[in-house]
Amino acid sequence: MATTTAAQRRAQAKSEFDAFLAVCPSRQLLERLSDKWVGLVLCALGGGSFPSRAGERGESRSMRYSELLRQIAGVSPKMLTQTLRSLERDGLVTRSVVATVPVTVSYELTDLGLSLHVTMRTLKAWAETHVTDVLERRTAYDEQSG
Amino acid sequence: MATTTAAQRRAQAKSEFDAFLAVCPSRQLLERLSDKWVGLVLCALGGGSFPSRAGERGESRSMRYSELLRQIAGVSPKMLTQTLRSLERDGLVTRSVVATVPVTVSYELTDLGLSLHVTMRTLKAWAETHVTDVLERRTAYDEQSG
DNA sequence: CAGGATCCCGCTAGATACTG
DNA sequence: CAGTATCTAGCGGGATCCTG
Repeated sequence: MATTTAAQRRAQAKSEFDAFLAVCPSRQLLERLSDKWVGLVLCALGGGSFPSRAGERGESRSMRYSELLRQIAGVSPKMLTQTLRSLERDGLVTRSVVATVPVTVSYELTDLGLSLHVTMRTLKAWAETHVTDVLERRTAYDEQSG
Repeated sequence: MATTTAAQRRAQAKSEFDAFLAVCPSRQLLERLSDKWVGLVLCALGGGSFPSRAGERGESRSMRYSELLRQIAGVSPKMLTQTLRSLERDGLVTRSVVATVPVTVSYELTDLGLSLHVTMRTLKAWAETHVTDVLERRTAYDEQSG
């Protein structure tokens, strides 16, 4: 074990993973993060639709399944479950079941998920802030070449 | 021009768009940004595979089509063209044609694209940095419930 | 060199119905 | 409430061939 530690440390520091390479695991991870619903789920669990104190303090929010289903408009139960499962598998969210009647299931970001949440929130905010610019550019482009 | 400036400023500041709503244009934009290739193209045009001086200084890099095709391993000509066209249409990149023989085409980030590039680079870096953690969590999850 | 056009397969993701 | 199961249409995206 000690034989690989030094090499691994260096690897971490240098980050020898490169998402530009098709075979690199980080490429696959980036593709998973570039999912239709992943970003929205992470943003929801991070605390509301616009910057909340919780999100900025680096806290997560515990949300019920049905709560997520409501907040993320348009997502089907199937896709929400599928997305949550993959995020749980990757260690980004935790799933807690409380045996009430009927059963209560809640989800929360892990520390790892929280570290990604910041970026996802920024991405969502970028879209909301610059959508007007983009739509303008789009119509200009279409008029000119269409 | 001056007539809409004030209103636009307020809209910008309040950001009345919400990507959690299925009908909101920002939702569609976020979905477009959550594309398999968009992030990588933006990162490539931002300047190299790991943090370069250019990227941090907020500069863009002019790249040829074939250059992009090489750097973003695994992308097909079709998808690269399709991605670049959509980014050009949305005002995130510019396309310049120089009439050499054979023709030379280069792409570059606009200011708008540059502002998004920062976040995309962060996302890519996150994947490269935390991929080991994720893979560990993944095998742990599979062993436990497989 | 930088694509455009076309074919076609596979998987995604929505709709619907059912359950512990 | 919190999912699961099944079916299917649609389209994303790769392969291949062609061009200014």
